[in-house]
Parts: sequence; C-alpha cells; structure tokens
Amino acid sequence: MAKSKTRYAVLGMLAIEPMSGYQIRQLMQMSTANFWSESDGQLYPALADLTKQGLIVSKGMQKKDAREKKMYRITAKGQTELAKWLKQEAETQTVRSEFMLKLFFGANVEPEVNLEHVQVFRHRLKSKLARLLEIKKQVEREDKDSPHFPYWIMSIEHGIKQSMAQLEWCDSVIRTLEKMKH
Amino acid sequence: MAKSKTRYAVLGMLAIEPMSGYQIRQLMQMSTANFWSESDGQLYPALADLTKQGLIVSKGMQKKDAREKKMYRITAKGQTELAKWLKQEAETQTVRSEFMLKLFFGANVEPEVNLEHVQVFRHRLKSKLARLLEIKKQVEREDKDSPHFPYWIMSIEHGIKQSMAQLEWCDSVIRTLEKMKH
DNA sequence: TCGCACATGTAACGCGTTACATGATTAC
DNA sequence: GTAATCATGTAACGCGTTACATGTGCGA
Repeated sequence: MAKSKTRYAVLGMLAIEPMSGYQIRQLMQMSTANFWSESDGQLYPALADLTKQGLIVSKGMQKKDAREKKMYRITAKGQTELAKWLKQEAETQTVRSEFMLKLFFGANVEPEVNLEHVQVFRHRLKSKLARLLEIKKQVEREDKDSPHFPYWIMSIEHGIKQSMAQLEWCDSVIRTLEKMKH
Repeated sequence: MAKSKTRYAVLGMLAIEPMSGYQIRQLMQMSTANFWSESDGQLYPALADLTKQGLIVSKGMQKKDAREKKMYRITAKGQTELAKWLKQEAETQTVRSEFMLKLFFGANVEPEVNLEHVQVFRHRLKSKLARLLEIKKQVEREDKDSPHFPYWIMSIEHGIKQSMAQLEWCDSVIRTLEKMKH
C-alpha cells in the first residue's frame, strides 16, 4: 500500500488557517470531498503526530479535561514540509468503481437491471453537480481575494466537468439499454 | 472498510469464459483496468476460496507439482451468485486523487510547480485516451457478436468521455496558470 | 429533558499492496 | 545460456474505516 498522505492533507488544511480537528473534517467535507477525505481514525492521530514532530502546534487549553477544543496552526517547519511535498510529482492512484464493474458484467443479467443502476448513478451525479455549482457560487462570493481562489475554482471546475461528461454518458447508455429491452 | 468485491470480479471474469488465474489478471489489465483491478495477493486466494465454496471448479492437472496452469470455470451455483450480486445496488466509492489535492493546496507554491503537475497529468490522460481508442477498435473487430459487446463498449466509452473532459479541463487550467506566472 | 451538533480520541478488523518464493517454458 | 514471460502462491505490513467511548453546550 502507498504511503499515507493524511499528514499532508492535514498540513494543507492548516495552511489555509488555524483550525480544530473538527473544523478540518468539516472543511474537507465542504471542499475536497470529491477527491479527498479523511476519517476520524486517521485525522486525530495525524494531528497528534504532526504536533510531536513540530510541524503544527496546538493553542489548546490543556487544562484538566483535554476534551476541549484544540486550535492548531502550522509552523514554519510545517510550511516547509508541505511545500516540499507539493513539489513532488503525485502518485497515480488506482480507482475502483463497483458500478462500472457491474455494468461491465451486465450481460449476465437483464438490461432492466443495468438500466436501474445507471439511473441511480445518474441521479447521484445530478445531486453532486448541483452541490458543486452551489459551492462554486459561494467561493466566488466569499473567497474572491484569497490567494487560494484560482486553485479552489480549478478543483471545483474539475468536478463540474467530470460530472457533466458522465451525465452525457449516462444519457447515451440509457438510450442503448432502453432499446435492448425489446 | 467495505466488504471485498474481489470474489465477484473473479466470478464475472470466469463468466466470460474459462480461464487461468494468470489470464484473469491479464484480461483485467486489458479491460477493466480503468475502473477495477486486483493484485496477486487478492486474486489467488480468491480463486482458492471460490473453489472451496463450489462457485468455480478447476480443471487443473493436480499431478505432483501444483505449479501448473489451472483452468477455472464458473459453476451454475457461481452464476447464480454472480447474478445476485449484479442485481444489488452498487456502493458509492470514495475516490482519492493526490494530484487534485496538491492542486487544491497550490497557493502554497509557485504557479510553475502546479503547471508542471498539470502537464504531467495531461500527458498521462493522452496516453490513456489513445489506449482506450485502440481497445475500442479491437473490441469492435473481435467481439461484435458477443452478448458482452454493448456493455464492453459502454465501459470503454465511459473512460473515453472522462478522459476527454479532463483533457479539456487541463487545457483551461494550463491557460490560467500560464497567466499567473507573470 | 431530550436529542442533536460539537468535539476528541482509541481499538479492532479487514482490506489490498508489495515483496518474496518457486519453477517451467520460450525467445534471442 | 540467459533473460523474459508464463504461472501460482504466501506472508508481512501498513492503511483506512467502523464502531465505540466520552463528554459539553444548546435549542425545542
């Protein structure tokens, strides 16, 4: 298995602005969810790890309970580490789509079954596209002057273009499957 | 982690025609690689497992060495199991793209760095697209009369449309990054 | 006062890749 | 003869999700 990139995902989020772990999770869901996400079981240990290595520091009130909100911020050392990673070429990842695999084996069941799957897939794409367009508007409103602005728009545009292409593909596939029914 | 679908991927391949483990690997690389693949460490144990469950049988010469080619074929029970899985709704998968994550954090490095990454990405897409077009031609030549034909074309078309959309996106992003350089 | 969102963390478990082990056959 | 390809399998290891544990604050 490839080396975990969780540390860099966290580092990058904290390079945007100081945040708590919970806020990182929320921001990821809002921004990178379409191409990157982390679960709790990855996120919190990563924060502890990065702190131990001095790449981030927590301004948390470590009094008694520890069950309190901890605000983290990236250090100069962390910025350097992040930049170093950003300069390296990205590894190609292996994608896995159960939906596509099922369609590939589609001849083993009636066309109706596959048609149903494609329609569900299409519906999900529609929602995803609507969400992306919404987020794009929000970013254009709120982050116009941020240095991150062009990059955030690019990543949103990527999702939009992908979704639109896939929707067109769905429509073409649905037509073919409709014809196969009779 | 989601339940492994390796057994179904293998079952589906053997529903096309009887094959050895090695041939399954090769066929996957040629056909489903863009949306599904299995490593040796998954494939061979799965074959043993499916055999034990009577979903496939091996017509292998189990004489002495066992280091001989084993031809597997799917059983009626296996066909039933495959069809059952095909009828179930596919789980949505979490995609992860290190490249996209790096671009999202692009503001932390010079535009030139990101430009370089996009160009590498674009180059890979070009190769992928060329390969898909080649495979499409081959399938149209060799599998015209197979019941799998429409489904195989659909899955190839999906890859083609995706690649083309991403290439357009790359060109647009490259233009933006070029402008940011000065 | 009940439930939900906020908030942090750990443990268990299965998944999937990589590397290793072994050996036959074919092409140069 | 020697390198590549065919061919099957196992073991180790790290990765990532899920479920669990724990507690606070707030609004209906």
